Amino acid sequence: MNGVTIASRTIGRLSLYRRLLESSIPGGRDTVFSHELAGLACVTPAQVRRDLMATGCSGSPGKGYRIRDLIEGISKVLDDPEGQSVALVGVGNLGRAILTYFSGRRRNLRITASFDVDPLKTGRVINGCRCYSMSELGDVLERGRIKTAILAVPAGKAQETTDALVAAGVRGILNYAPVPLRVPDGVFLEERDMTMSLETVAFFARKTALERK
Amino acid sequence: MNGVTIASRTIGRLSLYRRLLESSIPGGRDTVFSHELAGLACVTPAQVRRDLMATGCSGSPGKGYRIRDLIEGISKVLDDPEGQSVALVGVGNLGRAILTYFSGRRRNLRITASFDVDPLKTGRVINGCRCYSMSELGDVLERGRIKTAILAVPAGKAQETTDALVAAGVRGILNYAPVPLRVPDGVFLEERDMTMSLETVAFFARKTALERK
DNA sequence: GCTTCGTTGTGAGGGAGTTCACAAGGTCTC
DNA sequence: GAGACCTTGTGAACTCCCTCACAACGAAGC
Repeated sequence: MNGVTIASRTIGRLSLYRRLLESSIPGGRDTVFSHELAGLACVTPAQVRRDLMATGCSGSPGKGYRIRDLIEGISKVLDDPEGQSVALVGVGNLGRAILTYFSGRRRNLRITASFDVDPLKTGRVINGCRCYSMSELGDVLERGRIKTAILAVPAGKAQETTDALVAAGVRGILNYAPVPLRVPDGVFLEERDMTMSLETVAFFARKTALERK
Repeated sequence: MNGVTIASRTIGRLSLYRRLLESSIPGGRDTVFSHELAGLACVTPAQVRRDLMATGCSGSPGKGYRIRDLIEGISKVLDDPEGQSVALVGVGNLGRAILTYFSGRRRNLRITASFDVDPLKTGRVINGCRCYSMSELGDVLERGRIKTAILAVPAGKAQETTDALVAAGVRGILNYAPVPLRVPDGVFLEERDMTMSLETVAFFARKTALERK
């Protein structure tokens, strides 16, 4: 298990499979086939089987995969046995949406601290999460051994915030700010720029609409 | 220009390049080099040059690319000359974040209609965008010839909303709901599942933190 | 037990996107 | 104008994923 690298797309889909297994399989069912999970996840059955290889789980031909085994196997890959804390920086509309969405969802991966510049927000608990001032960022992250952060600040503050996060020991950043971030080697970065996404969708919506004619 | 297909990643980066050219180049500058744009966008210079090939723009060795040409060339690819309207479905925290973020940003691509089930929201103008009830969805989309939609509704409503959007003529969907969507051929779909993103980042944050030891 | 059917696990192949690397072509200096 | 330097444009190589296709296997029926 050590030394094997897993593609980041695979990790994302494993997370999805687990959610689907926990929520979308009719109760009483004990096993699933790869084509069933594939249908729920909107991917091919071969993709599901490949992804599941990374967990070490195996199914039986003709019978499928045991659901309990899958959930356990995926969790062994995705979860930190000691639990993992996440910090959110920027508690605007987007930040609150993220907090609402994740609150109480999974005990093992939780947003345990948020940060904002607005004094009306700092010191309070917002959507079940304590909001600290930016000046406390380093301390709180180091004390909580927080290695993962979500960035939802305005473009102008994104890079300096990132630098502070990295200095405080963060090793993975999910960036919703509309600017590309520069991070040192060894820090994992996922960019989620909404403008890029929307313009891409708009382009292809227009293009496929034209093709139809 | 017709018939040439452009990769969706390239479209996203072109959108980014244009924003950077419009906002991050010191005034007075007339040209840029690929390595400068690459630095701003956090990609390689070769990537920039490849992407720009898709616009038909060309630079001069030793002098770089004329900024005006680039902005114009990229706009010719990305923009609909008649302007393009976008619909937002789901005006919760995330929906409002999206509205705030895009309001007045680009005249050519605008969110012109939003939809929600909450009667407290429908009929009102929220962040500069009229909010309609879900029952008006088909009418408004067809009257406005809206081909692009952003989905920010709860998981349970996502697929049925999608079906309604597609029936109303939508050809591109940006999905922030935490479930995979099933769409017919000819509809472009971009999935932006926050849980998948966060679990992926958390996994690699943990992994690279371990590798460091 | 033998055959049929349906599913898993995976080597091999394929395809898309990115990077390499270099020829071609400006610019600047002397 | 010759040489040094820097940048563009792009064929080719590479890399990463995904899909194909099929051997291996278990179950069920006869």
